[in-house]
Amino acid sequence: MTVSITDVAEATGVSASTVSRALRGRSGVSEEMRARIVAAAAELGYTASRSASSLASGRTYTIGVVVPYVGRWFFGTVLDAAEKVFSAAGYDVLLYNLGSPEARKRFFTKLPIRKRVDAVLSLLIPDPEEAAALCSLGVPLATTVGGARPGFTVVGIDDRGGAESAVRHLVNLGHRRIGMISGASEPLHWTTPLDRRQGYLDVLADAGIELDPALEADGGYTVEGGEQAMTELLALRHPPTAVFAQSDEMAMGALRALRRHRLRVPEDVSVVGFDDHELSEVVGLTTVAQPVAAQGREAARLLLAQLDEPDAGAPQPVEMPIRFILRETTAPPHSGRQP
Amino acid sequence: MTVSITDVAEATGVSASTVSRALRGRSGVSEEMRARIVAAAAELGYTASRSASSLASGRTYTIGVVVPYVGRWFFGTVLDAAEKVFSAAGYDVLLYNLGSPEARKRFFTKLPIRKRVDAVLSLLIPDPEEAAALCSLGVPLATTVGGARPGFTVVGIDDRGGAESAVRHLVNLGHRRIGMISGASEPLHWTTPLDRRQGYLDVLADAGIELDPALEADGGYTVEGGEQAMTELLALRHPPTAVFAQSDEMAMGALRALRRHRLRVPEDVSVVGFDDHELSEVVGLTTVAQPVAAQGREAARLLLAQLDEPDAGAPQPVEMPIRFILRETTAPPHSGRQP
DNA sequence: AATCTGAACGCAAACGCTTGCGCAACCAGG
DNA sequence: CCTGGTTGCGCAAGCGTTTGCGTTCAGATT
Repeated sequence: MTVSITDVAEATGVSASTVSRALRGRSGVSEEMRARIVAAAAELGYTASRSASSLASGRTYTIGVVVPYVGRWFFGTVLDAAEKVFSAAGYDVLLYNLGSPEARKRFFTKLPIRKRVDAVLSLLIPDPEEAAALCSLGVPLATTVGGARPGFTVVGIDDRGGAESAVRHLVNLGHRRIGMISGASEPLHWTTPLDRRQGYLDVLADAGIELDPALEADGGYTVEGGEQAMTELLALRHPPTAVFAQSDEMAMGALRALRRHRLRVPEDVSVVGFDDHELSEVVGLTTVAQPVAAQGREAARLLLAQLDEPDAGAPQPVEMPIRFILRETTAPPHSGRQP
Repeated sequence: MTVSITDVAEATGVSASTVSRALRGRSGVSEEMRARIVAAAAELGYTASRSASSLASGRTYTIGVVVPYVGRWFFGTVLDAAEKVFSAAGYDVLLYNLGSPEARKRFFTKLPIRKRVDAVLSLLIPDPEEAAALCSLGVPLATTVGGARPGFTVVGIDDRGGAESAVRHLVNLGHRRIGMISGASEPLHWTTPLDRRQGYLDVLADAGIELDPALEADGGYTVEGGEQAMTELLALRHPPTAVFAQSDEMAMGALRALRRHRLRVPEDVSVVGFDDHELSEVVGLTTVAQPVAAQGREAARLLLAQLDEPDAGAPQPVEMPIRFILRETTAPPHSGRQP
């Protein structure tokens, strides 16, 4: 019922080998014969079985992409961009969505990806054990988040520097009580929260502002978490006059909390985010933009390059540019009370 | 270098057949032997080659998911939910992101998915030709968007009814000039824009409001498009006092346009959206909620059910519940000018 | 004691493709 | 005319599983 390579071979009156070579553009087939074979294949609606061809050749023409949450804007956007590069190059992408600890554990113990992919792009930061499992696959590895990992091609941004510019902006406006809505590194093992936090600490220290641990609240990198965190900060005896949210999503949660408290932004409280979420412009959020789709594209390209040139070793880490974007959620402290 | 089934067979002192049966839980293997084999497999870090096993068995244990834009919230969320169901059932998911016309064309002509998947979940609406191509794969098909298609299991919502309740809400508030920010059906061939538009028309007719074609603007289902469309509407001689945006993303674009025009929402203009985007609550958008993730889960489940019971024919279409959500972007017309 | 019956396992043939090698046929150079 | 080198194609051996069928053997049945 399903048409195989021998069907088109018989239809053309040649051997299966010749059909295989003709269809994949290999040499050793006359142009005339190739044309006849291509025509016959099209006629019969023939598509080579990937299972069979990858079994025989050892190449799968498939890239594994593992992400923590496809649904979140950042990961979805990276995935979107990377997939386009892969599919344009003739690769399929196998998606692994490892949001829950169970899914994650299942993936790394059973490693269903083994022997199924030619490379993997990981948008989550594996812990050392998981990283070892990935390395054992023996295929090129890349990532777009968190810090450098041995064995991984990494494309990322200067999280620390970005956080610095966000916080410095607040300091420059005259803020002295600056809160931070952060996220734990733990469930995902990524270094982003740590780097961004360091940027915050650096600027405060540099500005001679004493650190108040109470001004740091965990927002879990979600909107709801950001709202919760902002609410906590507002409940302090001396609430901050400005907050740096480590992600735009948390910043939006913070904006919501502020609205609920009938506080005006930026007159009463300034908010600055990080990432330049697609909707940040809509809400006028001041933030630090990172080229999200471009990172996905670049990581995909580097992976493909490694597949083309297996000998050329792993590429150097690439750092994409970031950009501070001033919008409408930041102003000098208590600007609303000034005449 | 890579460990195969014969390696674990030799390690255990049995044949490859027995290893295969043992590892997949088939009968014909004593419990003691099975335990030994499982232990040896774990010891050696053996994972069956999917290529080989699907070549031999004809099953791929892979589901194809085709989406127009992974990066967009709606599709990302559906995909996220569906992937979880698939992977929990032991299936991998092969992702095809068909945003550009070229990618789409490439996909449907070459049909790389053929012989690679056991079922397909399509989040885009194929045109008749494309639908035929998918049907020719001979595997169960499902979709979560647009209308019914022969051969597809569909899970969706009552788009028309949802639009009706959104617009009726505006009418009930006293609005008479109600704009609509819509989207073309064309590039994606989906019926959602048509259905939602019909709901709008129905309510206006029912309320005895004369239709003004100028009040309908195309927003392309994007934030920028929504902003553009709202700007167009505001440029009319008689701008609307309220607008129904066919998606929350377009509604957010509209909100942005209104802010730029220094118009207050809802005092000057009311806005109602559709979908209940994850950030709609943040901006206080009145909207019609649909269970996005639940639709993805349900579609995935129905697909798996068909794989388990191939004889049981295609399931009936399922319609998921929607819910009108009143927030803060709607009010009676000119409510700001009242004392 | 001879026969029958399962259970437990091995054999070997697929599955559909790729690829190294061999073998004609052909052409140019000596 | 004979070499040596191309070019174009077929042969057949894999690639790592699955699975129908055959074999062995212990225990139950007559």
